[in-house]
Amino acid sequence: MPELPEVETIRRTLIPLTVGKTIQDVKVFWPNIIKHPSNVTQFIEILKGQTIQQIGRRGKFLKFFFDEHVLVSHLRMEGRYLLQTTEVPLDPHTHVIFQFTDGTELRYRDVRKFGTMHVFKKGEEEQQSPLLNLGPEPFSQSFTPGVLADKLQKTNRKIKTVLLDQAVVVGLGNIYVDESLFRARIHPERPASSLTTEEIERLHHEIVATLQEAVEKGGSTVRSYVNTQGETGMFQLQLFVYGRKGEPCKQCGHPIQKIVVSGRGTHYCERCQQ
DNA sequence: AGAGCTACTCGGTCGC
DNA sequence: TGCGACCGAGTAGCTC
Repeated sequence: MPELPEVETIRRTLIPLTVGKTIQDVKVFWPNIIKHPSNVTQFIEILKGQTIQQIGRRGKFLKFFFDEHVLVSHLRMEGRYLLQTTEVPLDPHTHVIFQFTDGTELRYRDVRKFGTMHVFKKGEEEQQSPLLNLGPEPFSQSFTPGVLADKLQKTNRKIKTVLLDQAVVVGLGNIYVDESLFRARIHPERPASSLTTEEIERLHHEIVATLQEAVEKGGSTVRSYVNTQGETGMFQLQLFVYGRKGEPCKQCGHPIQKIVVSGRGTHYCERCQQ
């Protein structure tokens, strides 16, 4: 379930493995992954002969920059990229392959086929879905407590729901929302508009800190991710609540609760979070 | 008009 | 053993 730290780790891993390589051919085995252009043949023709210049990231989206185009890729829950030589047998869940001129290929594997790929002309990608309407990057100067406060004050939706909304701030998913809310000592079902200025400042700080720590920890297992399909470094981050239902809270010892908030499994400590 | 729902995409996993 | 419900990120499209 890659969220911002995992996607950033993948980006950093892929740069030395793929930047400078030229695509000879593209194979698409599950066309539904390709959302733009709507014609898959066109998608393939655009990318043939293109060289990867750089890899960027916007929220949970990877951006592969080519000569005149950009490929916007979202991994959703299970998407993975693997760089292999053409001789390595294909995993059955491989849906897209970018074959390079040097005999290696970048394979996109996605058990649930939820991932998406969009190709746009460079510079046009931010003006349309799926990048249009994304909120600020959490590590950028445009994400301030004041900006967060503006968005929280005008909605009565539950704070967890609001933080999952990528129009508010990008990069948070189920795990890091639960972790950030715990660290900020805020109950996930609080109406967003009920948070005090102090709570919002705390929440802002913990969102940035949690994601930052995860990015740093993710960096150490980069190699294993791409080459052996191992997990990202996510498991290395100390998780306070996510996936710890019934286990003692690391702060107070009270059992961690699990409830459902806006359809998502939600973990919190009823004693530490108000 | 805008906030906030629901449906939809998928297949592995789980419960009955 | 078989089958249906469930999970989940993001968007489109709907309702109120």
